[in-house]
Amino acid sequence: MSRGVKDVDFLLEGLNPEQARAVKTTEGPLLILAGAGSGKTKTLTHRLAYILATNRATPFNILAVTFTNKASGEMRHRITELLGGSRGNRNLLPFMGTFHGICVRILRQDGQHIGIPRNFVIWDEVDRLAAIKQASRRLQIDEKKFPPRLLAALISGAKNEMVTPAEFSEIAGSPAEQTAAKVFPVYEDLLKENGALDFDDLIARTVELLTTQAPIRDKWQRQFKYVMIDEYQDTNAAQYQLVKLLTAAHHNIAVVGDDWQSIYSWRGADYRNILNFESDYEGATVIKLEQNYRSSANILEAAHNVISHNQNRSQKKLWTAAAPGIPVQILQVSSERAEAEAIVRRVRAAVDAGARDYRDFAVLYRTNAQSRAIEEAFVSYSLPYRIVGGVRFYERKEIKDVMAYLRLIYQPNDTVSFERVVNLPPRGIGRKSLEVFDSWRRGEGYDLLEAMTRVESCAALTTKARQGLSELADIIASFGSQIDNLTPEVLTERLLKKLDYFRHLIDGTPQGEARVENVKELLSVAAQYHDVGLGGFLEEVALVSDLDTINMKESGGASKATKDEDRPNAVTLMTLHSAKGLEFPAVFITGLEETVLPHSRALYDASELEEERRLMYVGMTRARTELYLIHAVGRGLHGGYTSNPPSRFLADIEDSRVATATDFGSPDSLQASDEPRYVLDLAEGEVVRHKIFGDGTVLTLEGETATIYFKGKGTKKLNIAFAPLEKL
DNA sequence: TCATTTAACGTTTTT
DNA sequence: CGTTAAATGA
Repeated sequence: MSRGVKDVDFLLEGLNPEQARAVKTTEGPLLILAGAGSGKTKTLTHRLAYILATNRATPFNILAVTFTNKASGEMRHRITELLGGSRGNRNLLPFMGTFHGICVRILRQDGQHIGIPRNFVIWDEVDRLAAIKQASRRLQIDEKKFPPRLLAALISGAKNEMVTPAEFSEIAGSPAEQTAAKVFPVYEDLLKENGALDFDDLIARTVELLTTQAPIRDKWQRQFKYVMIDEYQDTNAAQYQLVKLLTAAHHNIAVVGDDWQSIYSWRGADYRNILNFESDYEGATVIKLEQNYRSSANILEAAHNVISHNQNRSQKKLWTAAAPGIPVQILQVSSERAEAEAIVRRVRAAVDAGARDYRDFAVLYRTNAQSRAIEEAFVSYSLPYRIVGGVRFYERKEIKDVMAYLRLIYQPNDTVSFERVVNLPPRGIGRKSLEVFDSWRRGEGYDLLEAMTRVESCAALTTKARQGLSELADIIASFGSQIDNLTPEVLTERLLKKLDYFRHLIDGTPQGEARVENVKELLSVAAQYHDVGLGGFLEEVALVSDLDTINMKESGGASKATKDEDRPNAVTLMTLHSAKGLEFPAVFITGLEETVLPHSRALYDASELEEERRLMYVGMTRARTELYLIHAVGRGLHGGYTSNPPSRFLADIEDSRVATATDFGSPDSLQASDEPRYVLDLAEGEVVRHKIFGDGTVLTLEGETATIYFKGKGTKKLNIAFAPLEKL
């Protein structure tokens, strides 16, 4: 034992006393209240490594839950690093992943006990929405009165609270809730018919499994001797129950989180889970990590000023050994345009002076719509940027379409995927034909593939539709028979060829080319799943949907799809929500006005206002040394123009921490660059190509400002001295 | 069935 | 204002 203790000393080095105590507290319930920038991930990974290195458990007996695949990958990486190359074998790493990923593994193994097919497919938001639409149509519900999105949200909320359709129908109050109560069971039937589970089911049905099947529960409880949950403030009711079930036998549960950073309550997350931990788990140890290693004292104190105005929060006081640093800059500008230009000017000045790289900066906003003005300024002044979030890789139409084909091949009864691809490429099968086909199929009692194969005997369909459907049946059947012989990559490749899919995507526009590149990117992702087959590939794509994650996984793969847009040295633009967990040397928070941040929909609800304040807090604590808080006197909103007072959050900050300035700067100051100016020689009516917007026609030209119409993108006003344009 | 015009709408979104 | 989804015409 003495030798063992000596061996693990290195795992405590470089930790502060609280962090070290957290690492050494391996037994019993443990709550780590980890403030922003307090070394949370470091503590977590060291604790995991410590449990392993002291032989308290094998990797097999440890479960580590994170909220994102990125976080889980990061943890995996750091543990491997800590424990050295000799332990680099993947099998020696603990069971790590997201709640959803872990539930999938449990359900694949034991789901049959509650009637879940082993090869169930996972429906994402888009699939769920399509299914709800289908259910609404079946029930003749007016989609305008009760939008599918709203019904989906209500049903999802119910599932997260573990409310069954029957219970939901009893408690439904409002007309919308009553409608959702009608749709709910039909939607559940659709899931069952298609052998599918949605994201909420993954958690809820695992809870059901562990609740109703005692032997299975015992098995998993025995396996997971030590359980760790990250971002515990973001757990919902179902996840809370899942954790309870998994840890009931041994009580070795460590949760980490920060209620001050809870910003997803509108999605069912309940930060009271973290506040109630001590009463939920008897004999819990509580450790607060309050030393901040990230921000200057001015930034940290300013953030603290803001969060202090919340009533519902745990008590802690972050501190830092760092110097005060420069004050937080509160900047008043005239408009969203001026806001963007103020940012451009500061970024450019710092980069030109050699003080910073583009990648040191982040621009944060409350709503995605705010990114446009910023993007426009970045484009016209040629500053490199990348946007995090927005349209996700997996949600792109062309990707969803290919995936739907693959899913249909894998699971030929998936009617949702079927409807998606049945007329793609166009086979002359529209809504009418589909209706006819569906009622005929139901009448005959055929399943989907069977019906497609025997479609010739469906007299009510047009010849063209019959032809198209049997053609699709051939594709499904022939590729289906090869699932086990071909790798996902080859299968996908041949499918694309069979469909002549690239030709279908190319329409002469740069957007068309981007679609082709995206599908090629998907192909290169598929190449990584040789060993797990089509099923494994489909699963991974269902659970890992972010482009960044996919790029990360490639780890230096020969992807030529990554182009200028994701060049690493660029300013990062993203919502405040997406910024959680990240840090940057310099941060701009934009739109600090009433109705923007705090958002108008949160102004009259105390708890929503507190969440807005937490959002502000999250944003502020992303900054290491420079923090800019920008508010505009007025900004364009839905076509009109609105003028709003500065955000109340600005007034929360002590004067001693801030420097206030006004920046109504004229565009001229931006052009005072020593770069040689190369002004494109344009005339009205000429056709040009823009790096981002594609091909366009010059409508008007006034000095250096050209109004250009881009097909599919609308008209843009661009400064031809800076815009990345070329003549065609 | 499909492409184009018109109307409605306008937080955040780890999986 | 700019984008998206439904409604309309060919």
